[in-house]
Amino acid sequence: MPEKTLPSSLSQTRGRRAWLTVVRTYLQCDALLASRLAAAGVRMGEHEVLINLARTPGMTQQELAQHSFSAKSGISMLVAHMEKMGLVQRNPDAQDARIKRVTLTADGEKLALVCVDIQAQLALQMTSSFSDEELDMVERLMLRASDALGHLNR
Amino acid sequence: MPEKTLPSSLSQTRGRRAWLTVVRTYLQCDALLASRLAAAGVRMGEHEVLINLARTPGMTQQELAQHSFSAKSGISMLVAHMEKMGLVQRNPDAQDARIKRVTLTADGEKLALVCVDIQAQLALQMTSSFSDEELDMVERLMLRASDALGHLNR
DNA sequence: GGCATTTAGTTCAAATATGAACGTATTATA
DNA sequence: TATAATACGTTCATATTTGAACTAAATGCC
Repeated sequence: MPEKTLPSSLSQTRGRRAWLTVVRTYLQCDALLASRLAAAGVRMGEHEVLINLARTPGMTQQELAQHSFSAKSGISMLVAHMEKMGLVQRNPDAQDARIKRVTLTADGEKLALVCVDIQAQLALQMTSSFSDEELDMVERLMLRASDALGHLNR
Repeated sequence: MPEKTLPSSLSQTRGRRAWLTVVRTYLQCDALLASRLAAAGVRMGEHEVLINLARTPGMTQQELAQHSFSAKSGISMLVAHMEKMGLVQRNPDAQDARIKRVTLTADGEKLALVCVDIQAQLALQMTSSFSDEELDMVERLMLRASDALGHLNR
């Protein structure tokens, strides 16, 4: 009996259309963020580290890598560089000698505030026409999508 | 008279929170897409070109660069490579000799269908719990955000 | 305790991506 | 029609990012 194959070539489904809109908006926003950060002398990778450490001081490099979806080798080099620049400090963990806990220096804190502001202002401009209910809706829907992804094998 | 400064350090605004959820979901999805494409022997850049040409045959390299938010130099090299692989063809435009119009070969079409399927299936899995109304909502909200970004100076 | 397995971080070579300079073609303007 | 300005594509040097191999430390298990 012949397998009933999906009409795969007609895949402009609602879900795909919706998601492609998300992708385009994300890329557009990302480009703008990069350009504003560059104007402040900060690169995207540094921004990510600064933002993360501002929220959660003492993160390990592993955690930083996971949160910024980048390779741990990159984080290793990036954080080393940021330490040379005097933005962060790496201290060995008391319990586990493998771990290096990363924290912001005073200069790092200052720059992190700049990053947070740039990010927050961009988000604000982008969503200025959104009601609180719409913002919550976006958050809830994206969390559901994220959960669905998390439950996938591969 | 002292300027009334915004409470910028308390920037965990609703808009920022919502947008960060979008970002995380996007990155998560992107990583999964990359891994599935890799399993099919396709890299992200190639995927982007294939998808675009499947939808709009005869795009110029400039257009491809804009649609995939990457540098035109990269597209130039990538498309040249894909031409060597027999996936695309570059023909000079009849009206404008500067332009090269890119189209898929038969092999390219086949591979593009695979890419479309992978993308569509991922979008489907991610949004399986969404109602049609919710999908439309996502699309409309993201379009509004995108518009807002488009109207920004820099 | 001893040994295999896992984890954090580093290093380095290779893959990717970018920007600036260039050649060529087109369009605008004087 | 000249000539300046703009646009498309290529090249190349230079970031940036990644994955694999490695060291050192911790954990699991016998």
